[in-house]
Amino acid sequence: MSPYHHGDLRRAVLAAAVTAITENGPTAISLRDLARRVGVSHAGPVHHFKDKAGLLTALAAEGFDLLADALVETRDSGGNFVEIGVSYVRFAIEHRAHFEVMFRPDLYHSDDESVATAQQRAREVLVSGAGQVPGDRDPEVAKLAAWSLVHGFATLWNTGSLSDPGDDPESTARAVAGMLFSK
Amino acid sequence: MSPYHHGDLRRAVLAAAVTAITENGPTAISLRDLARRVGVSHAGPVHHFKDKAGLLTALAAEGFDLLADALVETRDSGGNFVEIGVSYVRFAIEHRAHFEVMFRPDLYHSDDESVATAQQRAREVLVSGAGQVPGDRDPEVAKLAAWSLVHGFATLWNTGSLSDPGDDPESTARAVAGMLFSK
DNA sequence: CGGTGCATCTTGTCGGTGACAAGTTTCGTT
DNA sequence: AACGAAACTTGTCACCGACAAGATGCACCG
Repeated sequence: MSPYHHGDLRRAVLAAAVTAITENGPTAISLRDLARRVGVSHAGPVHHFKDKAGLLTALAAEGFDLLADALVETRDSGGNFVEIGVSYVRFAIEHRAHFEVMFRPDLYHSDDESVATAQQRAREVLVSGAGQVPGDRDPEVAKLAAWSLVHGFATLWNTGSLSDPGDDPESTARAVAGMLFSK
Repeated sequence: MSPYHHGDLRRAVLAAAVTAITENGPTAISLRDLARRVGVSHAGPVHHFKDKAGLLTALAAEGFDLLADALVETRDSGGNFVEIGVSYVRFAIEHRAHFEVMFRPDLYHSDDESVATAQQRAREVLVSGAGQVPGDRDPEVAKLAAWSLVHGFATLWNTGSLSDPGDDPESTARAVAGMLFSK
């Protein structure tokens, strides 16, 4: 019936991890539960990820890559500085599982090469929008402010910390981000 | 020698938890390790906190109270809107353990009464600065933007996500927060 | 001043988990 | 066809959270 070799266990486990994290948060997952979901023995995933932190390392790297892709897409389709920020928020909400892992470096091997390069790429895309900073401000500071703002909004949204969230995070994010560059 | 009754086990465990979380992050702690640190049996802490989430609930409640205190102090000593934000960042860094727990509602009983009221108080203090919002903007949006900005900066700082952090988070936070209300 | 009730803490236990070691099956290569 | 490596399984160990039951000491009431 089911082959001894799964075929693409690595991908299957990662997908199961995304589902499980979306359901219960990144700390609640267990390798053994993921193995069960995928239909493999309890030590199956270990072979591909070394340990639990290794699995989350792979997820974080994948996340930074997806984020960089999303930001590039927004930038290259003519999105201005604010829209890149909105894209950041959209990613955080749509890929909540990835996002939550990415910014919990205590959960994974943050010095791993794959995650470091992916993270660097995402950072560079974010930086690339700095040339579009309106006004006569210090672009370094403005960039950091914008990143902080969208990151904070996304985090507050995802943690359910907002008292009156509304139902459209994107437009709220757009309004909030616009605050940085108006009057 | 050591008395059967610890005296103030609850406080001792909370303090040990703060130390442990500061060292290894909030997910790495174990009730049994805290019990060991404090010098009681492995089930000692259970009596005071019911379960692990109960311990983190107490920590979160304590954290929201400390945050509200800090913000009130800044506000009442004449701090303007920006300085309240800087105070928020300062709290997040000085009380990193508390802060990290507070915004991980999946780790504790977020509907607990004690934590809910403390959280509400902190929120109200934050709102109270809204009257000072400069310019002619929508104060609701401006408030949310400010909160997002300082929260995001604090989170990025604490997670080590900034590529070139510098050595003075407070002044950086001040510069970044000022970005919202200049030109 | 003596006893009793109760909060506090201990001991013991259970299922679940991560990590590791060793074995088994399949694949790829020659 | 055979052999070595890769993929997965089985087994085990220490640790953890939760729970149950027992031991201890404090406070209060008589």
